[in-house]
Amino acid sequence: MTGPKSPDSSDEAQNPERSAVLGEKKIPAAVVKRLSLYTRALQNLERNKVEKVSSTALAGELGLNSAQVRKDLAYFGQFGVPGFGYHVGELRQHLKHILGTDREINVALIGVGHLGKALLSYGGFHRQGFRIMWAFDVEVRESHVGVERVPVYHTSELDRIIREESIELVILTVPAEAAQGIADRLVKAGVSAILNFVPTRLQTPDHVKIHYVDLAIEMESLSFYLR
Amino acid sequence: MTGPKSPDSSDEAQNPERSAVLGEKKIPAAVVKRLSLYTRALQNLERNKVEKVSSTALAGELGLNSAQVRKDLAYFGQFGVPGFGYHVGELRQHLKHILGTDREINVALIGVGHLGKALLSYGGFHRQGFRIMWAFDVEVRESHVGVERVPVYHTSELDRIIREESIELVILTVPAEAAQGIADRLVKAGVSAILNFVPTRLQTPDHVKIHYVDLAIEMESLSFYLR
DNA sequence: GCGAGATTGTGAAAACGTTCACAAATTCGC
DNA sequence: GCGAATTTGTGAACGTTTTCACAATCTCGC
Ligand SMILES: NC(=O)c1ccc[n+]([C@@H]2O[C@H](COP(=O)([O-])OP(=O)(O)OC[C@H]3O[C@@H](n4cnc5c(N)ncnc54)[C@H](O)[C@@H]3O)[C@@H](O)[C@H]2O)c1
Ligand SMILES: NC(=O)c1ccc[n+]([C@@H]2O[C@H](COP(=O)([O-])OP(=O)(O)OC[C@H]3O[C@@H](n4cnc5c(N)ncnc54)[C@H](O)[C@@H]3O)[C@@H](O)[C@H]2O)c1
Repeated sequence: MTGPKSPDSSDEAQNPERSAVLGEKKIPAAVVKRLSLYTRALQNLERNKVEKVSSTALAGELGLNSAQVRKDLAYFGQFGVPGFGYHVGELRQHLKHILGTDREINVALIGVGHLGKALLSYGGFHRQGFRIMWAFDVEVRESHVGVERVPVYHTSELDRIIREESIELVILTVPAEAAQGIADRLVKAGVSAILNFVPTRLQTPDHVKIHYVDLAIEMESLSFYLR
Repeated sequence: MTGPKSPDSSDEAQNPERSAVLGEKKIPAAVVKRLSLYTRALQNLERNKVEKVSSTALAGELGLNSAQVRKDLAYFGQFGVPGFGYHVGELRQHLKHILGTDREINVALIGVGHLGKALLSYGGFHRQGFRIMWAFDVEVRESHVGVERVPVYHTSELDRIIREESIELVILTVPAEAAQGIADRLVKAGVSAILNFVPTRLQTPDHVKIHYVDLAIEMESLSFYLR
């Protein structure tokens, strides 16, 4: 299969979670996830009228190391004040800007089944700036119409609406057989991020970012730890 | 807060995902997750009547490096045949045994709301050996009774039933405010693994394994990659 | 049965991520 | 205002995970 000079050259070795580029620096995926954790912790602090926080306190809240908090933030700038810590509100604004959640993001959900409906009914995403305003299914049933005020469209309209409404992010909750086909259409229509609940590894161009929520794997790996 | 000799000694630095011990070797959490991926890929191969697979083929399927596949498996024994590869069915059985999914595992779900109902209605877990046969809620409503044949009990019965039915794993889909309180009760009743959908870091003893499914964070970090 | 070809299992190297440790900067009580 | 106390930002050390590379092993067609 491969020449003797280059054993295993067919391995593409592209690990699911890789790092992003911002300006010149590479940002590890783990850092981005923690940024999001920090944002939430800061939100809680703000709600409790706490105005300053140290890296040690923030780390403690989340079970992390304080140096890690400082290093993570240092990827993006200098937000702290030596001898004081971080201004809660200010840091939170910075992080929201870095994450891009200081603007509204148009989101569509595809596959209005059990899981899809649960996600549509969840208000939490809206509060974070995600406008999940379009839902699609192959079958527009009675029980679908206007799930929690989100209109359900037939998938034949998918491509048009994605383009017209500049939908950037899609939540995918269709049956496994349909996933790759839908993904191909999404990519063509210009979607560049997918939150995929379907246990299928999707083939997409590099510029499309996919996060997998794989509940079966979470369950199985928990099983491993049951002694 | 800390003595000058030991700066940052209050940092507990316990990273959410740490490794498990099996026998003498430490198994990284990432390895366990991949084991689960391998199992699924093998299942697909078996369905397609494929009887042998090489580490390169398996890796290719999942976008991984072939050496990683071999190293992962090598934690647990020697399952391959040089010059041939792995016997699909045999390897799958080995992995199921390692993961502990070759037996039935009793699972309860707590919080029969939007998300909880979606999970209860999902047949996929059952097929993997997870018996999600008990559901709990503070309110046993009409719409609950017998969601997909799973009886819904009042949370007052939680502790008793967990003990009586030897429930080891719990799926948690309650509101954030209730999460820690429920977690404490679960731990007392003997639960040792929790799949937590609630965006709250749970405080539990070390022997309790928690996996977090944090959809808000998945969405936020996807947002980061939108250019 | 034999030998070319395939593929494993695994040390060693490379890449990556986390933690330590401390100089520099700032705060804040007096 | 001053100085002790605090806390940041960051190089360097450390630890972990991934990838490379290849000897050892087995297959399978002839
Ligand atoms: N429900 C869960 O708890 C759960 C758990 C883990 C994984 N999943 C995964 O999530 C996905 C959805 O699960 P579910 O339980 O909601 O299934 P479901 O069958 O209830 O819903 C799937 C929906 O997708 C629609 N659909 C089918 N083909 C389509 C297409 N080509 N385009 C658009 N819509 C299409 C169906 O009409 C249906 O409404 C599945 O891939 C499943 O494996 C679900
Ligand atoms: N639905 C989603 O798509 C979604 C997305 C991300 C996160 N979550 C998280 O999942 C959790 C559940 O979300 P949901 O949308 O299903 O909420 P929900 O309000 O629909 O359901 C919560 C259920 O928990 C029950 N409950 C309340 N207190 C309880 C207690 N002490 N013990 C047992 N049951 C109790 C309620 O009666 C209700 O049935 C929340 O923490 C939410 O943040 C949900």
